[in-house]
Amino acid sequence: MSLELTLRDTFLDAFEQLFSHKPEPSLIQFQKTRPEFPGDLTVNVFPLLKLSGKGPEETATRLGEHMMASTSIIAAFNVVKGFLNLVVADSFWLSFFAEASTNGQYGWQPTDDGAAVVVEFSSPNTNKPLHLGHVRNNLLGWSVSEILKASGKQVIKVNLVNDRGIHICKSMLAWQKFGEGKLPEDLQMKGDKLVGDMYVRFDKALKAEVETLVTAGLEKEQAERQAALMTEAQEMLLKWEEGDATIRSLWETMNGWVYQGFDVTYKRMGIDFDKIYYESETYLLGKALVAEGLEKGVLFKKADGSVWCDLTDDGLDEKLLLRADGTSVYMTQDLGTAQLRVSDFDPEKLIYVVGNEQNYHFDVLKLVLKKLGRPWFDAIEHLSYGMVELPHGRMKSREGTVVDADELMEEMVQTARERTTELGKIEGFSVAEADALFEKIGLGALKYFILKVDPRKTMVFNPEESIDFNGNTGPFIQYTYARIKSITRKAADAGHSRDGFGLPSDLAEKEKNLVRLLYAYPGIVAQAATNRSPALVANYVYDLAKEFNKFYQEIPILKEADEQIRAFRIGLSGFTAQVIRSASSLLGMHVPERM
RNA sequence: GGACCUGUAGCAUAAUUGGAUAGUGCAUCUGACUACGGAUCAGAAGGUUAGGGGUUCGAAUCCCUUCAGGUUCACCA
Repeated sequence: MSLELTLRDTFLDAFEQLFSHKPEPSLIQFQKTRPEFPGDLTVNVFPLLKLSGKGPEETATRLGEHMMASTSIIAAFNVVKGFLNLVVADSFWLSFFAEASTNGQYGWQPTDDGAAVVVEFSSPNTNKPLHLGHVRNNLLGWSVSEILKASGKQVIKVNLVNDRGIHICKSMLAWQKFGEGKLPEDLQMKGDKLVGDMYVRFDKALKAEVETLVTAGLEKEQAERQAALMTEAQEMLLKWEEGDATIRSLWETMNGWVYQGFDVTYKRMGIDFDKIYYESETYLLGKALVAEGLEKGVLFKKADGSVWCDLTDDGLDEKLLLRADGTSVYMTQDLGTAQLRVSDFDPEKLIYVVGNEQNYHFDVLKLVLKKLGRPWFDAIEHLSYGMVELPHGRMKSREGTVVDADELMEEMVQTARERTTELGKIEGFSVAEADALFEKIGLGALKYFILKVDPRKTMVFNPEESIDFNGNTGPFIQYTYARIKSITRKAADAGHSRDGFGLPSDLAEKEKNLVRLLYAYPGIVAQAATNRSPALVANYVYDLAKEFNKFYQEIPILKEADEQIRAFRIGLSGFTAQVIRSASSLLGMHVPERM
């Protein structure tokens, strides 16, 4: 049983005996004692004053006395205003350490046999390369999946690739017209970059065409509709839908280029999926649901034949589900893919990692599914994350401020190379070892920088600051890990071992602070899982690294003369390294043995 | 215009979900036995938590309101 739960029972018993009332257990919340006061855990007695009938000081003091007498876990207590600060006995921390430090899976819960959680993330369009916004999405989705796994869930990571539609037709058309038949390998170019360039080419050519039409006297909107390029792209989409062999073949070829490019990006980022859905295979699925809805009378048809869902009773608008020509829209497809996922996996949760500009879309999605009588509509959860902005504002493709994912990663790795070389840290490294190290540091810095921010919040990505490797950064954590490994290597070389030594009888302040933080790790993982927030893990592992550095600065480890204490400190260092490694891995951050 | 979201030191961000004197990093200033690895550590300075009202023992957090910014309300995805 956990410390908090044990102490809660002790507390409740004490309260009942002293004041003859039994408070609601939920009223008793243990929090970490603030560092300026002695103690480990604090209970706030203010909510209990009505039941105790005494003032805050007296209530707290009497409870403290009673608890101390009734359990050996409490070694001392003090009262400040209405706060009862409890000092947990060193023996408790030491026996916790003895047990936990032999557990290689510390922090991970065994996988339960309940239904799986499906996490969708990434979900790119195939007409352009991945950019900074996708980076946040990918890192978040992947990390949340890992955290859920660590908390005992079975997780299925899925990607829904938007591989069809007018956007890819635009790229295809541009390549036909301006591509000169050149393949990515002819141009020494990643395939996704080439297709992206073609998309831009289309846009430019279209604009030029529209402009000439406007100067010829057309209204802008009209010109956009009438432009030859636009109508050609639309014709191409129609042909694609009819299954035209030439178009399909070009489409497959160009999407193939894009996937090869994406694979490189995903691989470097360390992202993977258990299942990939393609929209070209799922975009018709929602139609059956719409038909069913019409039959049940929860959807209605307008005079022109289009199908709608009336959500005005729920404070929303009417939502189109089928166009007059019978084709489906984004919402229709999402209805279908949700149903597909439920049939595929029968999950307890369907988590969608999608930017907060689609909040409305997901509100509507759930409502429509509810109206369609799908009891699992409530299993749908939109993990709505904030935009990534640059110091000068949002990324704008028109202004060329879009930060490309590949370039970003490369820049981070290059900076890691420069910094590390500058510091002279790679003596004795082979070229391959050094490269692997730069990769770990550069990507660790990037991942930590992005994941340490609460997902829901809009974040500012400052390229200058993100490549700072001091302070609250990934490399700081990696450095701490490497330092510990240096110690444990030396300890092993010197033949020091924990075997045969018991535990010391008490703890120095810095030792206790460390043990206390290590104790908190499983709770942090659980909390991060329920909150879907890697930021909690990131902030935790930073605190842990910082706490170790304080300990390291003040307390001798290998230099300690007393063998038993030295053995304990080596063990404590090693266990800290293990937890740093474990928590980092939940963020997708690798830690180096040396750096 | 309707709906939703956000606002914390110069900058970037925390705050155990209503708890103590609002933490941390960067930047600025000062220090660390001549390193068990200085990508570290110790310290200083920096705040009316956008403004105003309210709820209560207690508010960055909940309610009302004003201001500022953002998203959305597509037969785009």
